[in-house]
Amino acid sequence: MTAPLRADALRNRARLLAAARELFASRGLDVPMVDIARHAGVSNGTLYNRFPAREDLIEAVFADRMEKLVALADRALRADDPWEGFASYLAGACELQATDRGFNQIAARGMPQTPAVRELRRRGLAAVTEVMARAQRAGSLRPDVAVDDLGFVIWGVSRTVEAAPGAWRRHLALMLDGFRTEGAHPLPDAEPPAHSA
Amino acid sequence: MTAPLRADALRNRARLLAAARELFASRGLDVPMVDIARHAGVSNGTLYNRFPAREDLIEAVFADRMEKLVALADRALRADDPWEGFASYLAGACELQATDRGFNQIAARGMPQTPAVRELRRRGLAAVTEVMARAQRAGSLRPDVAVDDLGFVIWGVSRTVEAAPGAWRRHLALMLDGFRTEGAHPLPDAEPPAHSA
DNA sequence: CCTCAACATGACGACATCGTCAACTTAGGC
DNA sequence: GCCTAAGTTGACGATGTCGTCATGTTGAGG
Repeated sequence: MTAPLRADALRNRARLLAAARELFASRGLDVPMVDIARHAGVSNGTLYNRFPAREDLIEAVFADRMEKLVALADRALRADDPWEGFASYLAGACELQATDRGFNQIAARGMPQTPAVRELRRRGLAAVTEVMARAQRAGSLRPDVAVDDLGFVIWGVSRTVEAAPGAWRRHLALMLDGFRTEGAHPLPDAEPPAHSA
Repeated sequence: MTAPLRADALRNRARLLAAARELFASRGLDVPMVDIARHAGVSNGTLYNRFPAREDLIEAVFADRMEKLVALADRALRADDPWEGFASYLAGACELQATDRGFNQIAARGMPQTPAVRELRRRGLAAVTEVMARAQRAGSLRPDVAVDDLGFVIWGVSRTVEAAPGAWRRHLALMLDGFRTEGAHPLPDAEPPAHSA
């Protein structure tokens, strides 16, 4: 269906992706489209040719970050200590947030919902679910939390990273202590929410 | 120095404040100035007469919310159980955030820095510091946290409230368990940040 | 080398918000 | 009631972003 791109078009596409990756990271997802185009050395028209909507750019740029997250979860699954695995996954995710302003916004707003993204998300969720189950079986992760509760870590750190970039490790450490079986107090029966990234 | 306002001007000022309070709460701090003016039944010019900058409006609207926070801290200080006092203060603060979108943004971005606000902040900080010290003396609040660490709760819940309005109580409960002495693990030596609201 | 479909360009109109200002209206002292 | 300073109005220019489109350029098959 989709005709293959011409050589120059392909080159420009790559340049645009690189530019977007850079600018999203440094200035956030709301950077003007024209700035991305100019940073890539092309006109805004070309940008709109390749990526009709901002969301298309976002998806293209951050798909590999999501892969990284899935990989992180897989690695966490194979960690010696189940709790260390769990903690290292979260630390890795937060590190990504702290490094890339755009990704941090994604963590808060969620990814654009395309089939490809949905599939990645499914895989990641499955892996993380198992990471948590393992830590729970080991008795270190409190039994009354689930994947959706990780949203609190992700969201929380997302804001912390904006307000005090250096402090997220401390924030995470405090939250992790809240996730431990040791010293856990019953949670309100309120619904944990579905989060999207 | 400042000449007293004329009767109609005073009336319009009140209307503007009421309108701003409403719209900030429902639509956030970035609601267009014109919308506030029209919601108050006056022209944008009048709005700019009374409040030359958006920050002036924000300060006027949210000063009493800060008073409420200080009062909350004072009450927490007199709670029977020190930990309950601490927890109820945070719950109250989060409740305010969950109720008022504008206030929630304030919690994230900080208040405009005027002398009056600074003084309120000083009083609130003093009270909360004592609330925490009391809970620490009682042995329920872990000794290696300080007022600045509350930023993590405020910031975190601020994001949660945006992403999943109903879930903040659970988020808070998890964080509170992280603040308990029971089951506390050493924190990274990283700096806790100065937060502003 | 020629041709044409694919591609790139950048000026443009649409839109939203801001803050200002000259012209008009009105409160309140006399 | 009159006068004037205080207050109000809303149209306006400035700014920033968006997405489009007529026009010009170029890659690549024949």
